[in-house]
Parts: sequence; C-alpha cells; structure tokens
Amino acid sequence: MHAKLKETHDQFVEKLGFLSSLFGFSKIFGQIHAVLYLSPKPLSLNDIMNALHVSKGSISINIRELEKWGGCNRVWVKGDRRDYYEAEVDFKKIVNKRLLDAINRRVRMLGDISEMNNENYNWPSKEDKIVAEFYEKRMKHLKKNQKKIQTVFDMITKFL
Amino acid sequence: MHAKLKETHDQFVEKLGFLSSLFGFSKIFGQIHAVLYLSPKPLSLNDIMNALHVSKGSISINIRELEKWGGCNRVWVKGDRRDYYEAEVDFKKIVNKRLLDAINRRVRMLGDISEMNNENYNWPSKEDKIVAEFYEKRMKHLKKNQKKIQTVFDMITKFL
DNA sequence: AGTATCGTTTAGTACATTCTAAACGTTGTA
DNA sequence: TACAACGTTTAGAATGTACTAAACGATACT
Repeated sequence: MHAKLKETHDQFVEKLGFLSSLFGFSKIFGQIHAVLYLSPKPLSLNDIMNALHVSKGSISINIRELEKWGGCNRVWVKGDRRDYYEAEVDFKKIVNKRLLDAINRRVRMLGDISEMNNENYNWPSKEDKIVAEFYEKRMKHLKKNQKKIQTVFDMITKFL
Repeated sequence: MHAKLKETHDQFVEKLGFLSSLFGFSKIFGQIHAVLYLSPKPLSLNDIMNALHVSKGSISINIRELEKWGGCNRVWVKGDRRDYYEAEVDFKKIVNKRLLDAINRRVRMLGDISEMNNENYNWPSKEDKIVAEFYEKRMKHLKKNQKKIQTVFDMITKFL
C-alpha cells in the first residue's frame, strides 16, 4: 500500500483512539473501531493484531467490549473458522444500543438520590428540624433539575 | 446533629461521589460538591476536610477543579482570612460554563478527523486508488454523522 | 520581628487500570 | 488420534491516577 494511504490510515486510527480515551473508553477500543471502519472487508483478530501491534488477548477483550456497545458486528465467513468483524457504520444503532441507556441510567440515578428524604420525622431538637428542612429543600431542587435533564435526553432519543 | 440526618448526609455524599466517578471525574470531586450542596452556609477548606476525612492538599486541588467547572463559588467572609466556598446551585450555569464546551470540543474533533482526505492525488497503482476512494467514502460518512451530533448539541444548548 | 494560620505545591506511595505473554480449552484437520 | 489454529482467560508487569504527609511561601496577628 502507498505510504500516503498508510499515513492517512494510521493518523485516523491514532485520532479516534485518542477521542475514545477522552470519552472514558480505552484507547484500543477506539483504535479497533477505526481499523474496522477503514477496512472494506471484515477483519479477523489476527488482522487487527497486525494492524495495531497489540497482543491478541487485549484485542479479544476490547473487541467484545466494542461489540457490546454496538460498535461492530461479528460476521461469519463461510469455510473459515475465524471470527470476523466489521464496523457498525449506522450511527443511530451505535448510540441507541447502549450509549443512551448508559447515560440514562446515570441520570435516573440522580433521580434516585433526590428521593432521599427525612420528611414527616419527629425531630427531637429544633436545630435538627431546621437542617432537615434545608435538606428537603435541596432534594426538591435536585429533583427538579433531574427532570429537566431527563427531558433533554428524551428529546435526543427522539431526534436521533 | 441527629444520627438520622448524619446518615442522610453521608449517603448523599457517597452517592454523588460515585456518580461523579461514573462521569469521569474523581470521587472527591463529586463529594465536595455534595458537602457544599448540603450546607446552608459557605465552608472553608478545613470544614470540608473534617466532613470528608481527606487530606488538605487533595481538597485544595479538587476544589479548584470544581471551581473551574463552575460547580462552586468562592465567597468572601468579612474578617476571615480563610477561603470559603458555596455550591453553585444554578444547574444551567454549571452545564453552560464548561461542560457543553468540553463535549463540543470533542464533537468538533470528530469533524476535524473527517477532514482528512487524499482526494486529487495521482495514485500510481490502481489498488491504491480504490483504497483511497474507500477512505474518502468513509470520511464523508463520518462528516455527515458529525454534523448530526453537532445539531443535537446545539439543540441542547438552546434548551437549557 | 516572631509566630500561627492559611492555601498551595511536591515527593513519595498506594491504588486501579490496562497491557503482555503464556497457558488453556475447543474445534477443525491430517 | 495427534496436531494445528483459533479465541479466551489469567498471572504478572507496566503504566497512569489519586491520595497523603510534609515542606513551603504568604498573610495576619501579637
């Protein structure tokens, strides 16, 4: 392959790997997707290994993670024992499959926290009652904001 | 303070710390915000230190990080040398200040990557030309999706 | 001036993460 | 049945991150 194309390929892989790490995934995670994304045909573990120069075990683990997140699909090549993978290019599928779910779980977690409350408790001291009321105020405030975030994510889900 | 309130407090701190770590921040980062959020009055470094039982240095670093992200404000208490902090409770401010910027930077990075191209290059071999065309196709596809994501984030910015 | 109290910085350490290399079980093949 | 090729798992190493404790400079007070 021409050196110029190799350079384009490698730069793309590197940048997507970096971006992947910024989003809290591992670097290889993004790099594997990049390699698959730039390949016209499905690739085996060994192919990816040669492309990235990382150990087989590391790829094995990361590609399953990538598959879980909907970033690639396992394809069957007739007469070949190896597993082949191709990049999932439908952005909608990638996002919908798990990403929005994951974020949603976190947003709902906020809602759960805001459910914590000490209302209707008979406080022995007056100071405690004041603190309890302040906490209650905060919890309500939190719940309000959580609902707003929830609305935003519902909007996104519908838009994509 | 009543044991029941203490428990509410500590659970809230723990959960927000956990949530913080899930979003890629440090645990303490979220815990500090939680402590400030549940305090009716501004707190000093020492106050937070006592509340969380972590070293002063660690709090110093993390609270400045929190301040950068718009999660708290430094307030001046007349006649007191210490720095005091209070939680930023305006959710809009927290998000707008840096969070959306940070995400936007990443989204735009995707756009930059899609600008990589080998168009109008005179390929010596026919195979290289085919690969180059495939790469070009992918870059266009990437750019299309990047624009979609960009639109979503513009929507969010306007909504919040 | 001398001292005490701030917040910051830093060197070292504990911890978590992520990789490699090798062993492993499984499956197809001679 | 023995062997080769495959993907997975795991122990250990390398790396990165996050904390503590202590030193530090700056500031207010006596």
